[in-house]
Amino acid sequence: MSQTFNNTQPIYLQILQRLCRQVVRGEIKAGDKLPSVREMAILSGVNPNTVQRVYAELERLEIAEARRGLGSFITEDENRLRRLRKQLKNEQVESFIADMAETGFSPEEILEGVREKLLDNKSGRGV
Amino acid sequence: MSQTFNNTQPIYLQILQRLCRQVVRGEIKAGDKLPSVREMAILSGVNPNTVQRVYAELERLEIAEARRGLGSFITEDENRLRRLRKQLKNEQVESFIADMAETGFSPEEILEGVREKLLDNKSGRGV
Amino acid sequence: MSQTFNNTQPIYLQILQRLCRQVVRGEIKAGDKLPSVREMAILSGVNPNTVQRVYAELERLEIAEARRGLGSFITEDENRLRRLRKQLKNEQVESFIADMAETGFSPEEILEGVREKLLDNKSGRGV
Amino acid sequence: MSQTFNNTQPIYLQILQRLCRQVVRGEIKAGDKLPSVREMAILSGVNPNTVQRVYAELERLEIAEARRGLGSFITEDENRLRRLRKQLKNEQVESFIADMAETGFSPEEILEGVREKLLDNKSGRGV
DNA sequence: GTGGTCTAGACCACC
DNA sequence: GTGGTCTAGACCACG
Repeated sequence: MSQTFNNTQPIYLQILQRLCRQVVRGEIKAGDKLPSVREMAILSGVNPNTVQRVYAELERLEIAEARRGLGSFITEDENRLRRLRKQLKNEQVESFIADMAETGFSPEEILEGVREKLLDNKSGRGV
Repeated sequence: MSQTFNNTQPIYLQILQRLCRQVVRGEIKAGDKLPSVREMAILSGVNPNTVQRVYAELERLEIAEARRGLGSFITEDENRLRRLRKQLKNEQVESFIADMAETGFSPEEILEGVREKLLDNKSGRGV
Repeated sequence: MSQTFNNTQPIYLQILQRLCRQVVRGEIKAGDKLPSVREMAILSGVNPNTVQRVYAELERLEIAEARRGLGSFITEDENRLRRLRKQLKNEQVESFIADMAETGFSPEEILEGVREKLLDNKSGRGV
Repeated sequence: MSQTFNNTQPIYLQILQRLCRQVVRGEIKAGDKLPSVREMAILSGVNPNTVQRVYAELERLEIAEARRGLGSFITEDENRLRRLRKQLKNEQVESFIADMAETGFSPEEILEGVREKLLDNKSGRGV
């Protein structure tokens, strides 16, 4: 199942983000084995070097660790994964609010805009 | 005053965004003349080619227009600028919510996260 | 002038270490431009990708920063470079002492061993 | 009790080093029998192949010898073990000083750095 | 010209 | 089999 990637962001970052999100959503759990570099390369329709880079980055972020000859594994430290969730939430909210403020929207406008859009989505699904 | 730019996004996009925001915030008004390409290049500490690209993009977005021999001017169509404001707001909110949902946060968590961060900022400034 | 590298450590780490040491020794100064990736690749007799990796690591360590279209530059923050010097000193001393202690040498033996070897070197040169 | 190993150095070298140190510290004595390859593999939480390699290396260094049907034994030559101690000390001190000099530290700085760190450790333990 | 990303294919040590 | 490093060569956007 080869994947499609958008062109504005490096592929390795897109795969990294996808994996982080799967971890945060609980689809990948503490201690889980990741597909081998070569497997993941085929799954993603990408060169093994690119996957290698992703896994190295995951290790640097202390989200995964490589065990030689065995494979790459999500850290067993569940606290680390909980921190990752908070961290991603915080980063995304922070950068969104900074952007909105930069563009000249007041805190009230920001909050209201988010609330409206969430309601839209809900009713959109409901109907 | 030469500026600093981050490396993850093209400089021309950063300048473009800055100009859009100045327009939306009302710092630059309908009909205003923009600095010449050369002036803006010096102001921003950037290559004239880069500014040229920004102005071309502003024109494509119908936010500014070049008048031969006179320079570049923000459109006089105030409705266009009001639409720009709504459009930027909508785009930013939409992509933020999509990202948060993708990462596995519930609508409640999203709204609450935004509310908290806005309060943080307010009290932070207050102190 | 192509270089020789030892086999026990990755080439990119050897180049990284060499550059760090040149910075610490003051042979490369704050704000200096590094050779371009391609130049350095030729200088070092190594593939450009390998140099790229070194420069990326230098950036992650906040020792250098890349400016698009211009080249890579040592940070202008001299404090950062002073901290680098202390950091390298500390790391090397710490890991040495930990190793020696692990091998069963007493603090007195360690200090004495270092002193003797330093005197040896000095008289060795003097003679 | 399975062990943890770092990833930067081969596991077999880490085990080898650990055994050398136990010998030098006198925890393992001349003539002592080493655990069988299988026992050691289980003790260390490691593949028997890896232990095999360690024992072969110990034999090459004339620190241990395999006796067919009986197992592996530390050499009974106590002089050999004393020489091993000196050799390890010498190697470690030498490479440390060479590294520090390479990084641009003067002999005085090196000695002082070691002295300080040793005092730190002592007071650290004392508190 | 510059840095950055990606592919294809190779080799290595380790388990 | 695994992860990790390296080369050769390509392409891209940016300045």
